[in-house]
Amino acid sequence: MESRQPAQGEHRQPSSAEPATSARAHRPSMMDVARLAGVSHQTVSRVLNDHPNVRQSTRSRVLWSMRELGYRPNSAARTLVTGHSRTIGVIGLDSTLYGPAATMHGVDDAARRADYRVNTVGLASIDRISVLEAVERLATAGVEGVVVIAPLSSASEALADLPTDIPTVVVNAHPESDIASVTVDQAHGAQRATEHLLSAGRSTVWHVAGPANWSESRGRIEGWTRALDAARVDVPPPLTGDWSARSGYEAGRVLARLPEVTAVFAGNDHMALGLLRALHEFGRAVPDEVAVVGFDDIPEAAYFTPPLSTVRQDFSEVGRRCVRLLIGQIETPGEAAECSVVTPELVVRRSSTPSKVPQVGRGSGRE
Amino acid sequence: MESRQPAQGEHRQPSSAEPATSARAHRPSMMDVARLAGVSHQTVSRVLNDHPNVRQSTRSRVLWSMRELGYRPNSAARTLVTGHSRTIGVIGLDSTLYGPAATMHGVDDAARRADYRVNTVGLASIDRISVLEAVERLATAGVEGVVVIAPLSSASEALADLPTDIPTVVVNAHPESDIASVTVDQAHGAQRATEHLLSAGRSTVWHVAGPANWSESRGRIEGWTRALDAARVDVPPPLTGDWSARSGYEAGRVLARLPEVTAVFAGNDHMALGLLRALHEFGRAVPDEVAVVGFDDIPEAAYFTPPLSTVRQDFSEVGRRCVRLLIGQIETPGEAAECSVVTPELVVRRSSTPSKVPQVGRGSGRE
DNA sequence: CCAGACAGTGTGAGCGTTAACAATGACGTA
DNA sequence: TACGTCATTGTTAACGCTCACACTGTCTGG
Repeated sequence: MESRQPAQGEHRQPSSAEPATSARAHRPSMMDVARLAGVSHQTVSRVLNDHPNVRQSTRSRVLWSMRELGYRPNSAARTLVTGHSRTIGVIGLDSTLYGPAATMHGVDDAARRADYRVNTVGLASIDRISVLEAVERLATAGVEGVVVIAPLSSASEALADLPTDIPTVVVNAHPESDIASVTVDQAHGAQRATEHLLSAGRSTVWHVAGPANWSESRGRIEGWTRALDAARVDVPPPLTGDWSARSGYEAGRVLARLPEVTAVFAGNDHMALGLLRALHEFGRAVPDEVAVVGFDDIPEAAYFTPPLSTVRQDFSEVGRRCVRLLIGQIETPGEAAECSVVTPELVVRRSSTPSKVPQVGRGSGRE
Repeated sequence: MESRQPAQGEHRQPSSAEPATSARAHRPSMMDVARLAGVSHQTVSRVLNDHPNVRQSTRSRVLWSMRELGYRPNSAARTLVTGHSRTIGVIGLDSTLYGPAATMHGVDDAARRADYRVNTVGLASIDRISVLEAVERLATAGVEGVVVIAPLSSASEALADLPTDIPTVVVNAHPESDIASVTVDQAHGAQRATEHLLSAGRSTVWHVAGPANWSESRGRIEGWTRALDAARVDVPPPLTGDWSARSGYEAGRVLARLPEVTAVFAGNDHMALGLLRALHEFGRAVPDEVAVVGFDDIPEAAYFTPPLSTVRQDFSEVGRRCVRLLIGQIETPGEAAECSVVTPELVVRRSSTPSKVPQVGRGSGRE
């Protein structure tokens, strides 16, 4: 309501109704609003916090004064007196991996909806010292809870001996830890992917794993092994990458030379991309000669050459659940640490289905 | 220093030196530290802020008390009294595009180094109302400045009539606006890319542009046009995508059918990926028949099929400069709005260089 | 031997807000 | 008429910190 043209150009300060008190350079406070509206500051506070028992006429007078002065509540003062900052911290790995970024967005969005602010700290490295530092930073900043989006294989213990009284939710924490967490059932996804590769009659499935200190990697290795065991086929030694296309490419250069390799389950889509590249260079046809499945379902996966079969994780959902759990902990402390599990889903595309008609974009379910 | 085992399990509260005052459930305040150290709260404050004129012995006694009590300064109180929150806000587009995410990390990192906190707000959509809302949110949260990482073609005007007194830096703002900004010289990069494609003797270069409301798109179109004009060749009508691989694929399906298309400059690497896919499906060989160059140099670009020539932007640098400019504005207000320009760099790979030996990974300069 | 400088420390006020309680007035009921 | 009740408003005291200042003492130089 109230459409005022910005005709005044430079000045949008009070400019009127200023009874020549003093040269206030400060931002208007509750007091200023109260004075202009002819009420006490407490009444202004009541209007601000939607208390009942404020007469309608008073309320609108106060609201008018607020707009007139361009009043904005001072969150520091509010935080100080209430003891609540309505801010959550997010610790993310400072990389540009798709998963963490997408999760981050889910967190951000959910927090906004719940009227919480988000304070981010990127992690330079993943050792426990960095994690502790990051938590300390956030604690000092006054956050009421922390979401950790980082591989915490080695670092989840760091959280254990944290001198921390603040609620924490960890993404893909190790199952054994007793921290609240939201986890994607990596093993399940990996098992489905592996079964899918086996079902086409391949003798066994090789694996390019993620870094050993990521719990995601471990879960995927577990599911892959489980599927191979169930099918009573050999478990080849997994190669290890670092999630990058580059590392996938290097693993691919090794695998491409081995004629017995006919199916590869890559730890994520980026490594799968590198893998495809290497196989292509060595003249190993995908999917006819070698079938490939990735993990994540990044938006580009459907446009790889060939389009990549993969396991889709709903990262936004993960982020949303983190916030839900965290706010639960914040608002009802002492509750037991919950764990929420998200189930990923196999998406089949060309890289694992030999000899069919082109079908790019099919099965992505995103458009 | 001081390695104390967490042997006490649950309690890491004061636990000692508490002269039976009262059952304090609160976090320790400066007063508590002062009492324990036998000094005034002001001395504690001085220690905290590294004031000179505190005797060494006193200082260490205070520091000891802080550790003993697990004291953490209350940033809300500090902000309230100093008027400085040491927090900057970041408005990002809520997508998972590589560029914005990478820039975000640069900002985060630089802010941390400068001892500023970072408050993020993701944008659901890019209309001016969303932007205004986001700024309002951040202002209420008490940030001292804002970095806007979002396409502000339509929204940069939104910032213009903002009732905002807080410093702002916009990434890739339109040159004509008078807001402080850090921009990548899109036109320069695009021109280099186009010239490179022309130098191989292609008759002209087609372009798959990004969304019209992104200033990045406009800059790239401009550079592309400029290069074609300089070479006195026809300027084909640009196709428009939305940065996604999918949209690049669709544009590719159109271009692949036109036999006169022998060189394409894609607005970003993701669209280039879709484009490669489409060309491949239509049997148009890259680079021999059609040469392709992208923009961004995402980490995966070197592993496309074929490896993608592209224009590298240093997103981290952009983020860092944003913070530098912003903090400059914050700490010395009234300064003129600076604009910083980052020059991108052409990275040549196989997709634009016909008939050479395989050279994946070469020219990426990142390992 | 005392003024002045200065290192080191304490005291009081106030930042902008909310919570607790007190005060006012209008209304109905006994 | 008097009294409790309720809606509406004001008053005061925190919250934890920094700033400006006042206060000690110790040392220097005249």
